[in-house]
Amino acid sequence: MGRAPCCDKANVKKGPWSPEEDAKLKEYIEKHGTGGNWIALPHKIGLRRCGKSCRLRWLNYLRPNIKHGEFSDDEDRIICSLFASIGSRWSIIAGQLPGRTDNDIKNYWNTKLKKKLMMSMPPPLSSNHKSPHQPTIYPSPPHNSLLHNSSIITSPVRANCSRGFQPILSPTFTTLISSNSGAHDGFFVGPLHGDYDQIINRDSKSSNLLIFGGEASCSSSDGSCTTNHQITTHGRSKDQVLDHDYMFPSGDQNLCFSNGVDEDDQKFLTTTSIDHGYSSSAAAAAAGNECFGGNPLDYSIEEIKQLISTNNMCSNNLNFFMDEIQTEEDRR
DNA sequence: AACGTTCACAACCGCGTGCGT
DNA sequence: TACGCACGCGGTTGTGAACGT
Repeated sequence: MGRAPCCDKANVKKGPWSPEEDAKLKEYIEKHGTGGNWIALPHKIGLRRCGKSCRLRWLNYLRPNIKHGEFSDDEDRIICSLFASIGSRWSIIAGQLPGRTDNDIKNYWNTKLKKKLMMSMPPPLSSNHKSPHQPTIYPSPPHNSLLHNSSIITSPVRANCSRGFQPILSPTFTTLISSNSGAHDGFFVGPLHGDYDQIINRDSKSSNLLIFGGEASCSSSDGSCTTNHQITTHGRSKDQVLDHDYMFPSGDQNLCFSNGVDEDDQKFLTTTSIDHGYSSSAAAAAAGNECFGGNPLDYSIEEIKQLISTNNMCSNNLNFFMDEIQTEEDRR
């Protein structure tokens, strides 16, 4: 048994509203309000419209102070950030944007903002079809990117160096960041909580580390996860990781490079990065496959959400990382 | 100029929820 | 407590304009 219709479908007009209908509805509501009953309202006015249709027309178009036209950059940012936090709760997002309706925002997201966001993601600086010793570099979002956040872009590696710690860098990585300032700004070494001392006290072989980002890959709901998984490798203890340099920063778009990846490593990297919460595109990039070369609209909602939220996570990670460094300095 | 395709926006539809009886 | 009704929301569809061939 189906749901009872809210109105007599046969006797209601559908499709675009005429100026006359708009005027009738607007005039009535401005004089009398909705009366708390949308279903009865069209009958009172003499409109052959469904009550729901009247409500929608009023809320999305006729209501005073409705803002039409281009969305500002600030509005873009608010939408992106809220979408990352709460998903497609358009009415809640609309609540934060005076004059905008949920329908407006939804349409804007689906037709423009999603594309704009995805297009702002940078392509890899070098091809993934590379020789084993030619790293693939994924830079940070450009400074005009929607995702750009200056607090992310400050490199913890650089901060680390400037504070007198031994940098956790492979020769390859050092070369990369010194020869490509754009990439330098974008690299992110996740917080190394717990293993930090061990890493900075390692000898030069510490360059051969597999480093994952921090909380972005944390699946613990109470945030109490450890970060041991951040330094790991396939079947070897972290002290035995000598063969390759892998760096996994905390977000897809910051995925740095993989160097000398063989077939086993590809499998491992793909599996591991998925296990640690990276999207399939990150995993693909980790394994040296195409990452941002496809149609940006092919990204799923979840991947887009992750993409946005990961940047926030990066920011959190960075703060956490900097706090760790400060604490360490204070302790000494 | 005509036609086909794409895009943007408005409107519709169905479901979940809350409230009154 | 159960039920019915209206509202609000989010996904989907329809339509006209813009653009490309």
